[in-house]
Amino acid sequence: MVMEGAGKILEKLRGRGHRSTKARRLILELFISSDRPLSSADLRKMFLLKKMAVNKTTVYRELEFLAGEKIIEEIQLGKTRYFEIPKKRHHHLVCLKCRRIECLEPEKNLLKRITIKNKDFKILNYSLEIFGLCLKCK
Amino acid sequence: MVMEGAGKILEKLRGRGHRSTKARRLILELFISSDRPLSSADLRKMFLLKKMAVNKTTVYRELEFLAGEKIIEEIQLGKTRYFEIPKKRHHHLVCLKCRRIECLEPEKNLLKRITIKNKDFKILNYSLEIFGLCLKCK
DNA sequence: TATCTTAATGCAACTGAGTTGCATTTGTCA
DNA sequence: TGACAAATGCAACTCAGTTGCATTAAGATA
Repeated sequence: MVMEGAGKILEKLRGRGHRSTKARRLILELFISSDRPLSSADLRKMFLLKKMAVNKTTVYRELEFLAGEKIIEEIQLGKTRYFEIPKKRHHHLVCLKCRRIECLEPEKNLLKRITIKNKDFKILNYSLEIFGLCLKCK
Repeated sequence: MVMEGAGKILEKLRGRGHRSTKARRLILELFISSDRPLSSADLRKMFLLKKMAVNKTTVYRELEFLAGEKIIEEIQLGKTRYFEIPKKRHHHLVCLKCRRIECLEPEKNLLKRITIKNKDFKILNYSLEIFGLCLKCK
């Protein structure tokens, strides 16, 4: 899967009348270089580590903004809200001990089988999340 | 599926040193007569409608307690935490407009297929949730 | 490159779900 | 009927996320 760079995304946003700001660039870079979903708390921790001051309101607003622009998408894993760059529909393994999240190949025929069984419900989205113990924790 | 009555459940809890209280009986009855998962807000609304005063701390503690005793189990649907009486493993359809939840037949071979692909991860639990529009809302 | 417009930011104060400590009440059993 | 602990209610708290508003700064335009 070829990943779109931060530059390309910023250019696209520019075209829609949005600006390339420090916070926006930082957050985009973090999402692009991460192989797993990130929560607002993850982002804030990373900023703290890099000693970069980004206000929490800005983080929340930027997540909201990027999700609205379809640059990232929101997923709920247990009680925590995460975001990630949309890839092919896929699922997540969540380790209940160390909280590590791993992305998982999609289940190809899943949705089709469900659609057939539920003609009356228009499916817009679905999520398959698997909880357990990872190799290190089990 | 034969549903266990509130009496049977209370008896079981009695055996473990717990009491049959007004709040406990009320909450159990609500779960038993509901065909869909309930959130703490749902319970509190129902109490308000029936003009029955149950403190919010009591509701939260009772949910925690019943979940700990495996009488109900917790599920996360979008941003809201729900609880339901455990049935055969199943899934949920959530209408994004009216927020109505419907229970769904289990996907039989789902877990088995995933297990084979991920030998390194010990699966303890999983959830498949489907979001969209119900018959009325679409 | 100075100016202007408005997108983006930072701050403080707020909301709403859920939690905690503690004093009081109440179910159950001897 | 007491005694004991489980359960309750209340107030005060935590924590994620939101809002209003004044300030800053991208970046387009002159």
